[in-house]
Amino acid sequence: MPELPEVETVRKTLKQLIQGKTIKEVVVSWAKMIKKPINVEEFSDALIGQRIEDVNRRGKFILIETTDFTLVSHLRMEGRYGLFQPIDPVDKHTHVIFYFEDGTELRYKDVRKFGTMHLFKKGEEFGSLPLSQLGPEPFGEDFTIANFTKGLSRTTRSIKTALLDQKIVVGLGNIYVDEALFRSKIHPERIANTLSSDEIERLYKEIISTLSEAVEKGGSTIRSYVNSQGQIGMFQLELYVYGRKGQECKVCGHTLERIIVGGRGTVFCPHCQK
DNA sequence: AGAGGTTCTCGGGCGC
DNA sequence: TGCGCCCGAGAACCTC
Repeated sequence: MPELPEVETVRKTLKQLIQGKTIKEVVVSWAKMIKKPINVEEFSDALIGQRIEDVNRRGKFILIETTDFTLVSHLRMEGRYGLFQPIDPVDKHTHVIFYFEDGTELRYKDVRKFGTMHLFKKGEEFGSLPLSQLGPEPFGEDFTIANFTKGLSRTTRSIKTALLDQKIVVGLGNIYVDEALFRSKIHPERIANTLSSDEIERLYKEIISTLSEAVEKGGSTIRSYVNSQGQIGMFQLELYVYGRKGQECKVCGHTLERIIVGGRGTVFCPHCQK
């Protein structure tokens, strides 16, 4: 499901739903998704009595800030949050429930069970995995052309693989990387350290504009994505290449092709992208 | 049937 | 030879 625009939309909606609430109890029914602490009981006990102070984001991770802790949550492919009443039937793919003192409950569900949660004492979350190795935020001050150029110059991987790595810049996944490359007219298999400064500049701008336009549209709903209030995104209507194999390029009319790059399905226009 | 929006871990290969 | 880094493959799970 989620790349930066979807995660950002979940963050905003989740914050509206849970900020200020105090946790009364936590029940985990799929222990493997709790990566820290290893002991699930310790995880649940630590959160009792904690108030939700804020909901932030770093890359594709959601950071739920409580009185004393930061819960680092990754939705991976299908993770989803929602606020429910006790009488609401519990979906069978619900793996964690946070019960609040006001009687409502935050449920995390995840059909594929790929999502993860790490609980850190406040302030310690950036010092270790999964956050410690992340590159700059695409909308942040330290994502500059100079930084971007330096990052690309150090690798001989394909540009698509380099961008998916989350070390040069965070937030791109399979949808937005294909879109940003199309909009920059760069072939996904180009070797990262062979891009011209012109191409790097185009790519830099298109990464920022593609992601920010997608945030404005509430993300892309491809198959299952909805935000924490159950609403779908609208950016799927703006996609040029992702999921459009065999269809006409919206710019030149050529047939879009699908190849595998770095193990990921990749759609591009053989005429527009060089 | 096999692919799917993600990222961590593992082991092999390379350079110093 | 040893160490460290980089890279690609595989794994984690379920649905259609």
